Amino acid sequence: MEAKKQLHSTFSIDCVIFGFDGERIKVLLIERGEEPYKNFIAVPGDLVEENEDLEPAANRILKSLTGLEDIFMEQLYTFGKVDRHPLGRIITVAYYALVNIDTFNPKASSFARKIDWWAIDELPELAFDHNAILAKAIERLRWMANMQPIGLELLPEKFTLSQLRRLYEAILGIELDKRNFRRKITKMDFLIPLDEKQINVAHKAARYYSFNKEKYAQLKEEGKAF
Amino acid sequence: MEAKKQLHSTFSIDCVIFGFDGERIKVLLIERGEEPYKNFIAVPGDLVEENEDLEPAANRILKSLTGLEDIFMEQLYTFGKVDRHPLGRIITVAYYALVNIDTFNPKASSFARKIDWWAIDELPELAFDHNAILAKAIERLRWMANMQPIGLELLPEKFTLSQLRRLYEAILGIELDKRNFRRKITKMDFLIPLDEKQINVAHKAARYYSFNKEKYAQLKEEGKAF
DNA sequence: GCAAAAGTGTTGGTTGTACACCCATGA
DNA sequence: TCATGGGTGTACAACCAACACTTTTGC
Repeated sequence: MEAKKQLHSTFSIDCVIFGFDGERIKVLLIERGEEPYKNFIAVPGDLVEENEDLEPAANRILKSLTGLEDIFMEQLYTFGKVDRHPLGRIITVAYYALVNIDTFNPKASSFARKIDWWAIDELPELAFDHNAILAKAIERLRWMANMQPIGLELLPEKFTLSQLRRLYEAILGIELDKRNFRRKITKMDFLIPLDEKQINVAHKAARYYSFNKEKYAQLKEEGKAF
Repeated sequence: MEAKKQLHSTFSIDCVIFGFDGERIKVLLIERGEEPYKNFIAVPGDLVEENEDLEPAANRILKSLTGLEDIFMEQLYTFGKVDRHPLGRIITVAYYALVNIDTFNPKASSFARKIDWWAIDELPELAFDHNAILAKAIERLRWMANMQPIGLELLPEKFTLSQLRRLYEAILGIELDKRNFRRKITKMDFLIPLDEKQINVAHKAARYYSFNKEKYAQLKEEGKAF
């Protein structure tokens, strides 16, 4: 088979893109417009070009779907089972990215017929081994949230402490005590309280915060937080 | 060039094998017998065969050098810079393994002229991007030691608490308080004190311990320890 | 008897956790 | 005035870090 020959021993990138809608962690998935797995939902990905490094390939995919650049993205894991792709031996290097869900509208692209946000606890059956890829990505996200500050990439510029708490709760899948959370997170000193409050809310208006990016980056380096 | 064509767009495994000699963390490196980088020191690795999954490939390499099977091994990271290999586009999936240094003698193999243990703080300049691979592996090892029990794979069946402490010190690159270490590690409950002590030592004989493997595995799952 | 490593407790500070009420706002 | 989520303090337990001396053994 021609396609089979051409695809023999090559590799692709898959890109798990996480967002947070204020309540749940979501992931951006496409509906495949082509065989194999036509019409299946899948993690967006593409073959890596001959002269393309891996990170740029991952960024290319991210940009083609979201228009976003310079986004947090990190290598996740490489999946290489011999039979994972029906057209030949294709190993895939999975990346994951964190994006602010409000800053763009996903757009279909060459390899995607439809594109949508899916809550990570209501995933359909996916193409290829993509359920395994997503499981690994979610596990990594949880791990990260335990070890480092998280949120800069997932929240808007200004956010309330409750939003941040709900983010942690959504990632970790547990409830957090409001008072203890506030104490802990404010003591870590990477939040800047703003002189600005919510308006038009039917309750006491919450203060907005933003991230101190230097401090945030520094804590991320060190690991250990949370 | 024929070789270039044949190697176009394929992938390899590299296998960082850590051991502990009682004092320092060491890593098993080969001297390459072939071009490219002939005579350079390198992390052992090989191309992945057409019908070979990644883990089996990593195990094959480990076994050919050490004779060992069923050893702790985990995927580390995938390195895929376009120009990382002079003969073509070869991305490499790095694994790392932990072995007990006393249970075997490394043996040269098809791809290795010489093979030796190197202390991780006295590494030479390595072939390809292998210094970066090792740096990542050491970083991962440190991270692991902070989050999980470690040692089962690196120590002999029976060991003293001082040996275990020196292992942690070697990995983390810091000194640990003897009393606090004992308290902490024994409270975690994955050690079994044996009715056996050192003999022929010019000081008070230390008790031997062994690992409770179920408990150890369970704590490893959970993460969080240490 | 001396050198070398084993083994052992206490204290003070810090951190984590559980828990309940009043406040500001829009409807 | 009611419903909603914002904001606040305390007490107890667990954990962490610092620290020095006695014991056993071979030489």
